[in-house]
Amino acid sequence: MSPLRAKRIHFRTKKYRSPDGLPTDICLFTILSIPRHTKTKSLPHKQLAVLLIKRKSDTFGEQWALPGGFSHESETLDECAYRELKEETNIDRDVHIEQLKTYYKPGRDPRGWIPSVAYVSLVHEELLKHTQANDDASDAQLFPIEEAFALNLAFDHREILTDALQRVREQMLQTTIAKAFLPDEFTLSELLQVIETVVPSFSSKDRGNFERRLLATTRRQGLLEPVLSADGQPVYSTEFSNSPAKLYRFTGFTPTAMIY
Amino acid sequence: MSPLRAKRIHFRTKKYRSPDGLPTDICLFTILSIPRHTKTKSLPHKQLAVLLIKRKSDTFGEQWALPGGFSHESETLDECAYRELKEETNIDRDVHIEQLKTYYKPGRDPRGWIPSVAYVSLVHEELLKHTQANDDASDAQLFPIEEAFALNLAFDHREILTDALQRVREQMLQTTIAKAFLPDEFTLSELLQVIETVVPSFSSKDRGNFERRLLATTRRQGLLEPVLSADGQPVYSTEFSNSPAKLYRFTGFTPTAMIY
DNA sequence: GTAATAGTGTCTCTGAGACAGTATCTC
DNA sequence: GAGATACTGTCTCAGAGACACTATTAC
Repeated sequence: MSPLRAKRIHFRTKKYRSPDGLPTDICLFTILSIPRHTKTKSLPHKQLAVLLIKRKSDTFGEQWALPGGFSHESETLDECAYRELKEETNIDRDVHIEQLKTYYKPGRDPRGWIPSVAYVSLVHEELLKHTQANDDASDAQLFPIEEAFALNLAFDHREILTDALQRVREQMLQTTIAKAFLPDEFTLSELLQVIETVVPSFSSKDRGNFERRLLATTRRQGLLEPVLSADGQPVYSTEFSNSPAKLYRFTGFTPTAMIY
Repeated sequence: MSPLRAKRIHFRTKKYRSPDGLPTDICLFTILSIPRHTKTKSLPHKQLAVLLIKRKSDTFGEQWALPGGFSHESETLDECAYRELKEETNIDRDVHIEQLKTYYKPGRDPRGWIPSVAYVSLVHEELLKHTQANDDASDAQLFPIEEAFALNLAFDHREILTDALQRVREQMLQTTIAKAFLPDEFTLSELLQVIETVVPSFSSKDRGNFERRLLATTRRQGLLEPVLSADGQPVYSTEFSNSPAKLYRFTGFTPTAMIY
């Protein structure tokens, strides 16, 4: 028996009752595209959605809950969250996942002293195309956020979801996380749509001015760069419009937002 | 024995090894005032500092560490953090305290599986005047942040401190947490000093333009309001200057900072 | 008058937003 | 030409920042 192990056991038997487990729970957000049946090519409607799983008959009966599971001593919390995310979605690529907050109050889990480390993950819908979440018979399902809030969620998951949504809205305006919902190369209309979908109050009402703000102001110089082909010409997309739209990508530079 | 208790015990013996404790650790920041010996009244120099405690001879020897302690099943994490904060500082008033993040990786604490829920607290130095931290013989001491980073901190507390500082810097520019370091009523120079102390890169170089930005722009209308006396006249302070300076307070309104 | 902070005036250039107009392409 | 998106032009007013200037008070 190693000295380290001896020390641990000494510690455990000494003094404290300790938690009955430390699970991570994940608020996985995605943006669903709903095609509009228009006479010419058009941008789809977009809807912010969250992944929920139906709990097997346990203490919380058949309620919907955030996906998650217990962490192990041998892994970090990030690893646990990512492992759970992969188990639920079969995603194998790296996705945006970030710790939100740890929740505990007496009684939050009727099984005992079980805090929960909540994570927020943002995933492009494309990566969810072939996961259980799209199988109606599955216990996992994507819900538009208003519908999710209408459900009677297990544990304190409504509170977690509320906090997660607030965090994502703040970050959508102050960082470049919009990129989690976009392909590497995107048009300005797509970017604007993502922002408006996550933060309904943003609504710029004017694609033209949005474009100028992003491209013509020195404060934001370098936030976006046009995608160029081998011969230095801008690359256009006609995916959502007959009129070709310039493609952009994020550069990595993020201007600092401040109130003063 | 209640059904709940029975269920818990069933759960505990079933399957999982669980953490050996869930402590909270606190990054308590304050701003120290260092008087300048000038010929007339002047603003003191300000320095951002963090509270550290010297660990008794345990696994980490005599290293400095963030204050903290184990949470109990009967309390929330916020309550635990606040309790620990009070124990270390004897503060009895409400102060700004906010959860930062939960840290765990295998081996972070040689005593076993012990994650740590980190908190950030911002406290006006006035409230620390009569605490252990000002007693040199005490095990608790305030360190200017550069000095704190020069120390070899226990556990992963350097990483926590780094994250905490980054969070405070972001929030200083995007929220009104500056109020945690200010009295209810303050002058614009005091506010500017607080911002510059926490975010050295802010340096506005021009008190005059700072004043106009805060008072004359519609976007920020209502961020600050002048303090008025009973007869509706503005109230002035001569605490830091022979020339009386108007006093302001935060209103509660916070403009939203955004990058788009 | 001097030392320190408090505050104003003015000028220039950037930027935000309203609104209208033109362009592009498919059917 | 209709339908949809993709821009560009123009005008006005707000705001950022540089810089210089005046004001206030104790000593």
